[in-house]
Amino acid sequence: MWIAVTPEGGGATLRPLGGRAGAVTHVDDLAEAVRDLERVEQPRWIWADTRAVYPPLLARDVRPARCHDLTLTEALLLGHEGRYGEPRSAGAAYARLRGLPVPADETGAHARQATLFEPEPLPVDVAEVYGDQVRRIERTADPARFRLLVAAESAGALIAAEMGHDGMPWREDVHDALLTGMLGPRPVHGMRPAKLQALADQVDAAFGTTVNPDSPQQIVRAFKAAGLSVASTRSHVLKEVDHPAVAPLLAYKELARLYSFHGWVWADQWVRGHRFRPEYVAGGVVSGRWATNGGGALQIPKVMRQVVMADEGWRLVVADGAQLEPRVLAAMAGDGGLARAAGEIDLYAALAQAFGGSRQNAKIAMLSAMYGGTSGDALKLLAVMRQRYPQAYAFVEEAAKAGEEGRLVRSWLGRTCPPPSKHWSRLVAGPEGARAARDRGRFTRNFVVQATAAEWSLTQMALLRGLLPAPARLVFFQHDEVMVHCPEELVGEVSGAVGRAAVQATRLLFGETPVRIPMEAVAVTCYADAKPVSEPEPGPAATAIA
DNA sequence: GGCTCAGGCGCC
DNA sequence: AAAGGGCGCCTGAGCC
Repeated sequence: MWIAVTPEGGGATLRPLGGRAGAVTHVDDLAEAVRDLERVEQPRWIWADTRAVYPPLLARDVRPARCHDLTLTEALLLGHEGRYGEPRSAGAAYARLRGLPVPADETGAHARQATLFEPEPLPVDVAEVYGDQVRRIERTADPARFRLLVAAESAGALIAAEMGHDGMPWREDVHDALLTGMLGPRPVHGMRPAKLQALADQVDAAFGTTVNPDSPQQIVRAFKAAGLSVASTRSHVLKEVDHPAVAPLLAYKELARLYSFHGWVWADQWVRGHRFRPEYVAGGVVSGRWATNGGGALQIPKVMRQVVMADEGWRLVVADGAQLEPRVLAAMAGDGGLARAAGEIDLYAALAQAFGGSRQNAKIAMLSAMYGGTSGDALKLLAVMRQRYPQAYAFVEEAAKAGEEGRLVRSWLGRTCPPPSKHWSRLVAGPEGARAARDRGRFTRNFVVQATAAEWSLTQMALLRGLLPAPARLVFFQHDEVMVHCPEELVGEVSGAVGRAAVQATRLLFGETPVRIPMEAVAVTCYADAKPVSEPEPGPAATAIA
């Protein structure tokens, strides 16, 4: 059952589609109508834009199982059709169908504000746009996969809205104590925290003059006056410099970042009622990864994890896709040898065995193949990789070659990379052409792996959402890592659901394959205690395996 | 005062 | 330990 939804004020027009297509109905209360129908069955709700339609439903705790997001789907289709950059909104899609003037996409915070307060409905026939999209999906390279991509992307939009609404547990008191311990007490407006000021004073004393430590230009000039030439003020560059200002400067930079990015002002804006509520943007990155719009949820420093604590009597169940990208490559490339290695819990150790080398070298070879690295021993190790896993090697080489030639590449499910810019096309014909070509080759080489890893993660999370027992909630998602907040007594059930969702996601994407993508959950009270299991340190145990 | 850009660095 | 690609977002600085 599919139902096309056109919101009108607080109500909506509902139009059932498909085999049991029925009469168009009007409801005065969309949230109530969705709640009622979800009790009977789980229709796929078709609507223009989850980001606009879903929040009012969430506000009344109405959470549909499935939807089809016209805007996200339009973006995927335009990309696949080589029409990247054309306006992707449902309104634009409808205008194109009807030969009307196509409205530009509304982007940026200002445009969103405007749409929030002016619920003027765009003239969109949801059912008509949906029908068009279904036809275009059938014309893609692999419609079955593309349908899965659309379902996962739309589920992602639901989850992104829910996570923003529910928020990640965040202890304001622990956060304040952490900041106070590292920086000193919260300063009055316009002042530096005491410990930052002390470090700034030390920098001044070391240079014998006043320098703004936040200004790279001033720092370079100060070193120059001291007879030292520094290429930049990046920390790894400064570490090599022998000067008394270096130590306090490095300490300052680290603390200043904490203060300005995740300090008290940040908390005032993004944390309320023991919850951190960022705005996630599903499909915000060309590779299909999520982005955030404010709050910096995907860049929280690890030191801040101690602030993320489960409610009393609840736990955080944390899991990430272990060695996800090489496993995804093994499955995509259909390389039997690599797929067998990817059937092991520690893929790199298995690789090392096949290589007859160290685990570390095996990892370098693998990463260099996926990312186009050439530094250090990479080239030598790549030659081994090419010999042992010719199909996997050829797969990423072909992606790189396509990029260098200006062609498009696609993920496993059909997400398509952006075409080269006009600037690139000019550049590639000029004297720096070889370099521009290589750069794009690295991008497309990485795209096929990163984008497929992103769609595996999205699929896994969508399946997990469907398996979670109430009142467990997904509260955090970071590229290949998920966090569920649940009552202590549900930890076992939730952990099991995480693993089952991973197995199902692998089957859905890749069918029968020896590749395993393990996702082991750990239950903790505090996020800082969730040691990632994906990267075993090359300690005695790992060495013994290798 | 608002805009854009670069430098820098956090996460995967 | 790092490399590679992908991002967001702070500050300073230059410009209008």
